[in-house]
Amino acid sequence: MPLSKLFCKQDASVAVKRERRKEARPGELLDAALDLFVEKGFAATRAEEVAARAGVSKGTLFLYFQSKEELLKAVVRENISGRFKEWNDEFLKFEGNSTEMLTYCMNIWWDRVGATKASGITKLMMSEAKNFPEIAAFYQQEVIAPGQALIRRILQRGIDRGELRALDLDYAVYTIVAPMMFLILAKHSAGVCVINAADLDPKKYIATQLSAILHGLSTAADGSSPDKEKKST
Amino acid sequence: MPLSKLFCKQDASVAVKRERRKEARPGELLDAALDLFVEKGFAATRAEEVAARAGVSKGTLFLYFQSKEELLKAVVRENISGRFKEWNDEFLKFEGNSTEMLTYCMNIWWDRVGATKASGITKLMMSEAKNFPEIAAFYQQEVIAPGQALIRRILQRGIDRGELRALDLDYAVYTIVAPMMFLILAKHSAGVCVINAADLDPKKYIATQLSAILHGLSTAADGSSPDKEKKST
Amino acid sequence: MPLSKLFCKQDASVAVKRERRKEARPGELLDAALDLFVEKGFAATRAEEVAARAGVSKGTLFLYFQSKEELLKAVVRENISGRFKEWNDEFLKFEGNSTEMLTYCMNIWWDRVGATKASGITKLMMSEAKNFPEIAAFYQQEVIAPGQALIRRILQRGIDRGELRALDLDYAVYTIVAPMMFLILAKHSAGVCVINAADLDPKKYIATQLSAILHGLSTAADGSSPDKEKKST
Amino acid sequence: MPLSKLFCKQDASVAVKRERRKEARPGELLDAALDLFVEKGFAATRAEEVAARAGVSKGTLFLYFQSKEELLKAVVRENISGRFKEWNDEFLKFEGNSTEMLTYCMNIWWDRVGATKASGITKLMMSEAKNFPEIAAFYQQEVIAPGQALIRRILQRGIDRGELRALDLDYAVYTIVAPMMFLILAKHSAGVCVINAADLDPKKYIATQLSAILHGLSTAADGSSPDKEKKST
DNA sequence: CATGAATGAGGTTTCATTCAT
DNA sequence: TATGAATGAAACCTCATTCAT
Repeated sequence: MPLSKLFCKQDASVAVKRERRKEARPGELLDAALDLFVEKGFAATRAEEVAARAGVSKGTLFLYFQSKEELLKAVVRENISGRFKEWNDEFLKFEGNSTEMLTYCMNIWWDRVGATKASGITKLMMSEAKNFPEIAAFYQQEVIAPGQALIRRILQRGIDRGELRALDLDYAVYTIVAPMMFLILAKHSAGVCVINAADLDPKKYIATQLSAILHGLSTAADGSSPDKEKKST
Repeated sequence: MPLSKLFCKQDASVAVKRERRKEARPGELLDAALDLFVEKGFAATRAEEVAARAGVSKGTLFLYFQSKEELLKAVVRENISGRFKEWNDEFLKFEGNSTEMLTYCMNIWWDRVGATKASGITKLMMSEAKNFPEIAAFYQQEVIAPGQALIRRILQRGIDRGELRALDLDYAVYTIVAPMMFLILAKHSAGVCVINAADLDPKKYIATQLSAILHGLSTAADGSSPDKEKKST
Repeated sequence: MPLSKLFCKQDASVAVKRERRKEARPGELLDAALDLFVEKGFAATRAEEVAARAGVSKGTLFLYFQSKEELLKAVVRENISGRFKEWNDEFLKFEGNSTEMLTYCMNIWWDRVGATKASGITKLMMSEAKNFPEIAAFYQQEVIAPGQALIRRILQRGIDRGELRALDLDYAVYTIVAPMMFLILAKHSAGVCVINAADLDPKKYIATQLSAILHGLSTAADGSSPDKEKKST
Repeated sequence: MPLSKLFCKQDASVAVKRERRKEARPGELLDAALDLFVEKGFAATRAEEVAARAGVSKGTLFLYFQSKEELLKAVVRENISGRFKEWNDEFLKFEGNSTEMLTYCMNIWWDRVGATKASGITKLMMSEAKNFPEIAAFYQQEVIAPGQALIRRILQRGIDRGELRALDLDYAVYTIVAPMMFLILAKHSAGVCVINAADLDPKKYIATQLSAILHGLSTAADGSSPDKEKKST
């Protein structure tokens, strides 16, 4: 965890002395900050609360982070570190058909991201992007772009294998992205997406969405070409 | 020094000092508030800014709205709550099949809500719900619940007419809701949903989503029952 | 009631036109102001409340009184107008002994001042004197000084007639003043003088005080000279 | 620009910047608050003024007291509430007769309360009671009630010992309370009680009042029963 | 390194006062 | 004259940030 790079810029030359839990401090603060920023929003979270939850004093927080804004940036950077490379490799090796692949993909994504604290970052970015264009750009570059690229490759693979229809990938990616995004927001913005978020079973939600995405809700599995509808718009 | 000078553009010819327009004020303030709340967030918007954009002074705002929070409630009421009844009536009269209905429904929703300023409220609520539980409850009751009920009725109608598969409505509604929500968020949270929001053609997005939702992305329009996949979860 | 003199200074030359209830307005405002200032204090009373209670609009109040402070001054001036001359004459004619005179005096004072709204002025002055030295001086000159002079004459008369002990009038006046003042404050500052102000019967209070003042609480009506105690200080 | 410079006089030699004196702060703030509240009234005193007089900044005040109102409560507690127990004990031990006791009592009260800054609280409560019912209730319970109870016990003791007439204590207490209250008000509401407050010698005032209360102003120390007057009302 | 007392800019809200009608 | 919509100074209180210890 090379966190030190992120905040210690001016005093890189300082000799390292006592190392009790010094190294752990920034991480604890980032964890606390993520929790609180997601839970209460950035503006509504007081710096002292973050410090308290991390078990340190207010002053210590500002020892590690120049400002509350810098703390937010660090939180985002820390929690979106490129896991995409490993996933990409993993998916490259995957041998099932597209149905299996997308099913595996969405479920594994929920287990590894959606169900974890990291999913709060999405909510956080959505709320604060306007106020922090710099980290929004960073987030787009580090998360959105690789994420969409990954999904495009999966869809392209399906098309190439003749398992998926010929899709305009620029729009088809959102068929996969939108349900995932919505699930995260439902989890973190209780009430404004879903009536009772606690009652929503993520796995069943994913299954339902996959079923629709792959085979449609329609009973017309016969001759009625799916392309017909496009014209009716 | 009246701040109004800084913002009023349309009536630069008038000697704008203490115009008395009791009727028009609330509407102007609500418009200004919607713009700013969506643009900067509720907490980050100062009451004085809202007043200035409406071309009045700080004090005038509090003449019409008891508090900043009450102003937000009024914004929600003004832009969403009152419109469900007419939509409901409209959809009840619709005579086409489910494909036509959902297509009509999503497109008309985009034209009347998604493409308008009112769509910013969704984003707004998502960001501020945690901090203003009272408003969140109000929004859930006035917007989320009626909206989902409307979609459930449309899906149920399709099932009853044999046009849609037998669906678990508790989960199927999100097949419709998620893409709509995502489209709004893409519009208002530039960058954190979509790479380049400006390039996303809403109508084409809706068409793609509808095509997927209704008929699936899969080429397997044959014997492969859509129910099979559920087991693979 | 030559109230006009009090507020109309700059436009005394203006011709008098329509006289509906114009003349009565200032008086109604002063009445309302007295009530509210006494009830809630000067600072806590809003100008609009005064106007509302007088049945006019906020603007009208400022038509008659230059400012809220001027209104207060007018209230005080209006309600302490020299009733002392008539009382003085009345007391000059009184023919009873000192006990009868003081008894009559305190009771009549309660009936004519203490029990009326005018008594609120005392409370008002006490609270606001520091903030309005000008009217405090006015009040002292118009009320305190004549009041004390009156009491001094009554006591002096008693001494001259041999009914009262030889008193140092500079201090003896307060033997009469203090109980009266306390009674008014008990009435207007509920709770901070008396536990339950409503239970205090003014006439019984006055009788008790008079009994003490005139004859003492002590049973030692015998040889123990009242002057003895003075030495023990 | 630290306002403290404007008020701090005693420590001009110290480079007064950010002195840390957690222990001393509350006391300094309470002293400053008492002074200003008494001098200008509660509502008219700005929180920042209190802080400035205590030599700290606005924020520091709210570090120690949740609100301005809470500060007032603390002022009352600090200066009055806690002292009744010791006084009560002291008076229980007193062995003189009622004349001696009341004389001792009123003089000691003046020395310990009346002559000190604490006496300003009485005036303060009188002015603000209506606007802060919670504080008024607190004051009644903590100060008025115990104070009256103490005086009742003293009078009852005198009656039991045959030194005082059979009194209706519900009214007789005010024979003692009223002069004390008046003396305080004379001191703090200069001009509206007494012509020239500076000329009033408290000790002489108390002696005069005691003399009257105990033995009466009347020369009729003979057979004329003090009860006669009651009928003449 | 760590603390937490101290700071003060900044936000919401109130209300005396003005002025166009 | 009378109105009441509009104004904006000022008050309370919060909290990010600093700095003496």
